[in-house]
Amino acid sequence: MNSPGIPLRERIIQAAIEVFAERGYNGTTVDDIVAAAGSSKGAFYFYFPNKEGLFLAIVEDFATSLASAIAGAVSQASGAMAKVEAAIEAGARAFGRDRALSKIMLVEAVGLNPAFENKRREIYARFAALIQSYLDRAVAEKDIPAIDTEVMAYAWLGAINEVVVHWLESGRPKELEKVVPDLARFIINGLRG
Amino acid sequence: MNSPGIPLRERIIQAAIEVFAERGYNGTTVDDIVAAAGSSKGAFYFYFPNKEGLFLAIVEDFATSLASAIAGAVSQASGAMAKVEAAIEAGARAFGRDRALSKIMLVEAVGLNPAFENKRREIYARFAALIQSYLDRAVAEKDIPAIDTEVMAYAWLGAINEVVVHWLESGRPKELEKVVPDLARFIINGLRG
DNA sequence: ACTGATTGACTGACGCGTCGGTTTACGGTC
DNA sequence: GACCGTAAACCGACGCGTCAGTCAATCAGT
Repeated sequence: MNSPGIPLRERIIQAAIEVFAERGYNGTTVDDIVAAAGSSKGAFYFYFPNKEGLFLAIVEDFATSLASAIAGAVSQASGAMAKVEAAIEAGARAFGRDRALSKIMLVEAVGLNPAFENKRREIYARFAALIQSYLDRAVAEKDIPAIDTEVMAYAWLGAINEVVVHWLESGRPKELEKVVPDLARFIINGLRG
Repeated sequence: MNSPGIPLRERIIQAAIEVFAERGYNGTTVDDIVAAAGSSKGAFYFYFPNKEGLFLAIVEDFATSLASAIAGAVSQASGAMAKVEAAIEAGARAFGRDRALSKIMLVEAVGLNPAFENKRREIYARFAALIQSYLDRAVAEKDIPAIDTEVMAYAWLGAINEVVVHWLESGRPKELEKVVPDLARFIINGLRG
């Protein structure tokens, strides 16, 4: 049961992802995590500074890999519509691949203490800034009317966010990727004058 | 300092709203709340079953008053665009009026234990169902193309949600009501084919 | 036998909810 | 209009469970 071969540190991370997703940050104890990992309290504190450090590491990791997946997909596509669709599709694929991680990222990481909240804000800001840079260019090139691009970037982010959360909670649609065309059209059309 | 005249029960609720908004649900102790209210532990448990009961009452109250404000505004307006704008404006006004309550509703109530999560889901579902009923009618009347109205309702909800959260965190735009036209156009255009 | 990895019993702090008690408000009685 | 009984409103010290984090002991590899 102890999955030999997989290093303990990694096993603890995977176990933590499962448990955090199921019971939330405050609802999971360090004992829960080490029990799920088939390990011990001492080993936990050998590899991680504390519970908060582990959680932050998980969130930060996912954000980084999501950002690079999206950046890669966008750079490959050409044309506004294709780029938006590529971005949403890359996101849907990343969220769809790992429900537990998605839950942690979009639900469990919200509304924790101020330290966590700053981290979350910073991550959202990274994505919002990316979107906003495209919107600003589109406005400059008169592709879309002059709007508050900062606010619209967050509207866009929020739309995707909530669709993923709804999928996590209700399981609809069956495959998250199914929402990509509707969502992409919603966003593209929404920004057109 | 004890604001005589205002009944204690109400004072406790107001104090709780402030403290919950500032420190989050898990970060606030019952002692914090009664200290802020200039009251006592005993009085708290005289009026409320427990911390969870108070929090749920606050959230439920706000959701109810928000729903009726929106329903009222929508019924007064005529025409699709006007109705959407009226709904968003009523929402913006309600969220703009009380930052602390908005923070609790949209940030602090997320990702708590399963009991809270069910309540939040139920409240979101109420609003999503309202939006979806309009979308379904619009689809039936061929005003908008056949789309997944359930998913689109959540996209709409999420867009507004995130814009309000961003306003709470960054203070931009200065007046939340300023986002209404851009947001309404985003949503209306987004749904058009 | 030395070093890094791992264990789990233990501690100390913290916070919810209880409970015995005190004060306040009020209706009835003479 | 002083007196009393009583019930509701209110107080806050404390009990008790929970849980993050520690550390002395043990194990495994070299």
